[in-house]
Amino acid sequence: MKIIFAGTPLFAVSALAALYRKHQVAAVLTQPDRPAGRGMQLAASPVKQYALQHGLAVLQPVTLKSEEAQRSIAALDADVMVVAAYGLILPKEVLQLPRHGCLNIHASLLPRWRGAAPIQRAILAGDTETGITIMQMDEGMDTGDILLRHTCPIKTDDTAQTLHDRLAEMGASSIHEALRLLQTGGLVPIKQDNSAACYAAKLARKEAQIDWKQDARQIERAVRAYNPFPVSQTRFKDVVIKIWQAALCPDMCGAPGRVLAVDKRGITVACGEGALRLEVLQRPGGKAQPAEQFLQAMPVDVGDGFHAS
RNA sequence: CGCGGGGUGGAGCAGCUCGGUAGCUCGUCGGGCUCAUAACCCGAAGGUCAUAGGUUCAAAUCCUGUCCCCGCAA
Repeated sequence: MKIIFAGTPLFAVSALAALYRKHQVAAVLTQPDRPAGRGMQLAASPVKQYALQHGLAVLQPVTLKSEEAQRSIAALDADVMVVAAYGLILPKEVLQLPRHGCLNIHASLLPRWRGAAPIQRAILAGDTETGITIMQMDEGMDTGDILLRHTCPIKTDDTAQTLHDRLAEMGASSIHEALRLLQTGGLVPIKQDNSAACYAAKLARKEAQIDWKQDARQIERAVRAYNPFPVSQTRFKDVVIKIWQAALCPDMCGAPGRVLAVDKRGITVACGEGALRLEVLQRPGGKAQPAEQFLQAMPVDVGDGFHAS
């Protein structure tokens, strides 16, 4: 099939790679290069980098609402457009351009977790399973008809990183399967149950601030949901400490934020309910390191306090 | 040129302001204690102080260039 691919972050790259092997990718849409990272240099999106490495045509319109952008998409005369975490609104005109419309790869079991950060929100909410949904895009935000769904368990030690990696693979195989079914007419659209919908708001940096008054179980989920971005953080002796990994210690308790125990395995901190053992931490200017090494650089004693920043 | 921190035995850090003997914690190796140990005691090995120049009688330390790592901000 002749495909247009639209995507931006790493999540979309595995899908593009899978399609590239079996189909004709007429062009790749991705967000314009933006100043990013240290030094604010213009940076190409992961999808753009992949496309360039494989000699695919790249389009980076600022918006798809312009006639100019729509003309260039129309000129490609594609059978279908595959969209994965693209980040731009697709107006009705664009949705209708490809013969089979636009299919979206979404990293949740729709209608649950429509929106920008489905992977992280699922972990944060304590969901025990999530998955990939392939849907026929319409004008709403992840409201289109469901074409295909595959579920995936969320393990108790899954971080946004590990779950992302698994879902990216699953997304790639799912879209591949969906296109095969599309060609044989085997796809049956199913309307979403809007009453079961919920939204996965984009992650804000400030939510990563640990509130020690919360239940340890909630904080532990947050640590996993915010790893590797934006990373849960707290304040200790006037410096910001990032927490990359922590384990529940349900049998311990104390004043929220108070250090209850310190040993090679970690720093145990009391929460509103239960306690959390901080196992991998990072201080400003340094790399993430296991508690044992962290403690050599920054001594922590029982009774010390961690605070919200 | 967005702002800032950093690169010191295998790991994590101190020393740099005020140049002058390479220091700490951990690990490793050897020995001891112990029923035993990730605990404790004694001893040892291991570093061109990221890199290239410069200043100096003398540079980890001061100056300049380069490479790499990290935080903030986007």
